[in-house]
Amino acid sequence: MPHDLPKAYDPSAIEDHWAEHWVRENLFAQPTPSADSPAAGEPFTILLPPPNVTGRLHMGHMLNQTEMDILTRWRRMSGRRALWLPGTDHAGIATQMMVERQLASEGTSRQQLGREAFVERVWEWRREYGGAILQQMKRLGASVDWQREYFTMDDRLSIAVREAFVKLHEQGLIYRGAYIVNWCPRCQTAISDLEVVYDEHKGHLWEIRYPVIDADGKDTGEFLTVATTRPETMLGDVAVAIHPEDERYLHLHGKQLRLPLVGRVIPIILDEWVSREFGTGAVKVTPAHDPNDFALGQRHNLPSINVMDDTAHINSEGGVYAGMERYAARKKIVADLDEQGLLAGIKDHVHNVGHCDRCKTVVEPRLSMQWFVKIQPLADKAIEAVEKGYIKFTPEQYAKTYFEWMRNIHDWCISRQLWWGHRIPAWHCADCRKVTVARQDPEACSHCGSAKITQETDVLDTWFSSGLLPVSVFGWPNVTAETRGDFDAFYPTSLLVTGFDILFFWVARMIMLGCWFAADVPLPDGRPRSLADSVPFREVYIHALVRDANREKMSKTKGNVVDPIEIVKQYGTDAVRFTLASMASPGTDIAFNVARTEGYRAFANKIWNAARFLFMNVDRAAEIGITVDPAMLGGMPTVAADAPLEARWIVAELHATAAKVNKSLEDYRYDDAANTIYQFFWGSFCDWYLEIVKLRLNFAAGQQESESASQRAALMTLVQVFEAALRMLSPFMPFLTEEIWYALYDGKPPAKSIALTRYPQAAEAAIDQSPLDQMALVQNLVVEVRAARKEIGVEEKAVVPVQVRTNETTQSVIAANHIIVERLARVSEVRFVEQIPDGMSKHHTPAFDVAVAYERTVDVAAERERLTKDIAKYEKGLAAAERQLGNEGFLAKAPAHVVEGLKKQEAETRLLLEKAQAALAALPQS
RNA sequence: GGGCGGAUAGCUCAGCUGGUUAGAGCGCCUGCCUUACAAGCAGGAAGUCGGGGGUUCGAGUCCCUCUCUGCCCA
Repeated sequence: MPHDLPKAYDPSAIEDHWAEHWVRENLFAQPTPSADSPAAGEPFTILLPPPNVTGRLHMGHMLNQTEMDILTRWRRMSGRRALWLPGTDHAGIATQMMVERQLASEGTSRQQLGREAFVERVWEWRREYGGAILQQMKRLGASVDWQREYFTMDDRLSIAVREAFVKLHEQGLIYRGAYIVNWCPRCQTAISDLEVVYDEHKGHLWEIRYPVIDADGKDTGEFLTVATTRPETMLGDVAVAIHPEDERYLHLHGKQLRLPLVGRVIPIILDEWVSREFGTGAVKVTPAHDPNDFALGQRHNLPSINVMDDTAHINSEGGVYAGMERYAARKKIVADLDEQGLLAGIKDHVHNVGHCDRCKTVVEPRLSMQWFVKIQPLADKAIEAVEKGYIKFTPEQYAKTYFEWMRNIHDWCISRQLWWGHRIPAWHCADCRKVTVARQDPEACSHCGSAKITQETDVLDTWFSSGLLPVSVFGWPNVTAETRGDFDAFYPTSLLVTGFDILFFWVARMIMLGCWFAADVPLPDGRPRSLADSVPFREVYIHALVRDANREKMSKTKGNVVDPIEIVKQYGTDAVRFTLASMASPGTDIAFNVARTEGYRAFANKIWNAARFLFMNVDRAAEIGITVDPAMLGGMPTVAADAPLEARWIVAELHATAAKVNKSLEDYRYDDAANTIYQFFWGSFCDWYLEIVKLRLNFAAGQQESESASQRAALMTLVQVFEAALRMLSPFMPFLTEEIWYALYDGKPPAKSIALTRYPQAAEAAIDQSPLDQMALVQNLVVEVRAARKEIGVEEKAVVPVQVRTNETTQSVIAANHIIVERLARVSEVRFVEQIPDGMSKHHTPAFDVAVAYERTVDVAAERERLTKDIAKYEKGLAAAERQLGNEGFLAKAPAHVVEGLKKQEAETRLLLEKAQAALAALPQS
């Protein structure tokens, strides 16, 4: 028997082995249903929000994956056809940057390599390093279908991207236009609003005097002073705006200004957008370099003058400043203005500056030609899907955030000036200048037939492809009678689990694109697909952020990043998973504290040792021919009506626990589920049941038949309950439970993994109240005796008699279970008495009074203190109860069970109070 | 500036549609190496539920207000 487990649990000794085993055996593969193997069971489909292919696993990932894994394992064990799809996205900017850095270290560049060779180089990089984060997932035991791993640049998924683009174009929802975009001068590409991160920055507010001129173009000698945080952009100013009702400037309405340093004549325009309080109340307008100014320019039909190139150097529009880097230009311009007496002031000013999410370069708003998706029609559907409840958010409040964003959505800039990504399937004609968008690479312009066409060099935003994943991973757009098995079986997916920080990145885009494109795929029976069935997922679970132990956000700059892999090495995967699960209360951030993980490692060790105890007994039993039939395991244990109390109790507890855990998981209450299991395993099973069952397991040769029968029954219940509890814990602690489960079956288990067995389901009838009540009574007695022993200083090892005063019913329960009390409280005899003599230290409970008989003088002072405290507590409780019971409104309006409950409590408290008072009075004076 | 949260034991957090005297883990104090486990066992101390007001027979829970604090968006 391989039952000789080491004394302490060492996760590192077993985890690698099982992680590899699960992958190698393809345990979690979910095949495409076919005529031969039709779909069985209701599907549970979940898509991994794709991490960047360049990524490394962080705590956020681990939380996200732990939650998904718990749910997926639980659903799978509950009979659902579970499919969890893993994959990565190609992360346009991040990956390109990574490879460019590599090239730079080799003394070359992508420009030297050329586009084709560069892209090939990125693929090489991806083949070599791109699997890192998925390798980490494998190590952590994520129960995904590795055969279905996706990558957004795969041919299959690229076809979907192309189809989506062409279709949107055909529907008139894609356009190209000159718009102000967030431009990263380092990455040399436009980035989306969401890729810009704002940092508070100490800057200045420069006040510049713009000369007012008259109708003849002559200086009037007056100045209009504008305030700006970015003086260098003045080279591109086309107007100055003031509030139409600003009394300071009423006389300037209709006047013109001469732009300093440049000499251009620009108008003063009136716009209510201008804040009179900010700066001087006059704002320079540079449509090509500021989003607000761009909007102003549109409203007032102003030209846009771009004064910078794509590397943020001043271009030829900037006259003498041409060629200067933006900050160098700023310095020079400020100096020049000062010299000319046009600098009215410099004030310190704190403002938010946008940085590129990837490289942290300060973003330059820039006017450029980009591709956009006209998003409103897609957003409308996406809003409806959530409004009508076709997609449910947990926690619900996130639906509000979603609506807020969706209802104020801007057209989506989908072009990126990168080489790594899905190249936009549009061709520009050199002859007619028109654009051809096509599913197949065209030979000629579709408008004029010219062969002089060249493909657009921009690629699509990465999220254009990741947003399509829910449809594309199941084969869309290739959904024909022959190929639609996956789509029919798994779409819509059941759930998306993700962090709120990417609510807009993935959740919103998947909903928009999913609703839009899936609508065209008829249902399996040929009926058109409604919006309800077009959604990419039925539910969204948003989890919180993992912070450090001090609730600080983890960040590389702060240096407080906790590497999950490091923690896993120290404490084991199971302990880290359990930590995350037990703190994953919906809507609350997790302050990750290793002290907690240490506690759950102890929990794992506890279970490990419970297993050792079990095996020790199984082995001893086997020596005298008592064995446990493995066929009796795997279900929910039941117990004979005449079985000992602890057996009936632990079985009822197990059923109650299973009911609670299932309910909690149903509600995404990972914390409740984890804590319930913890409490069962440690608080009930180990602390009480194991200690009691030791009384029943006394395997010695030459026993009576009846004796060995009861021992066999006790052993059976012990093993059955433990085995079921292991299955219950398995989604939370897959490694530990797998190891012990295999050992339990002597290495010959009925399935390839505990993860493929059935999850414990409660039988209503098995949650029998009577053993629960009786056991609670016995437990109370044990606890009171233990406390009383401590108070009067009985040595730990001493075995002493106790006196109990109680009613007949309680007495019979205690009498029937006296050996439990004797064993657990080190009692030699439970003696029932009419009255406990004065002079003994008595403990009172509503059900019984108890005193420990011990030749030790009672510590009168300590006893008086204890009783005084008790009395105060009872008096307070009694007063509260009486106040309520004396209230007619309460008696008249409160529900009967509340009133009854309070009356009973009042009576009990009164009794306890009287007893305590009597005991206090009986104490010797002094 | 707009929006959304949070404030409960020393720490981190539960507390469902208001209902009996507010819970857990960790930490802390005391005593135990009791033959599964010292990563353990047993016992114990510890909270006027951020302040104020209101609704109600009854408020940690609902409403108003103030203070502090976090996040998202502009």
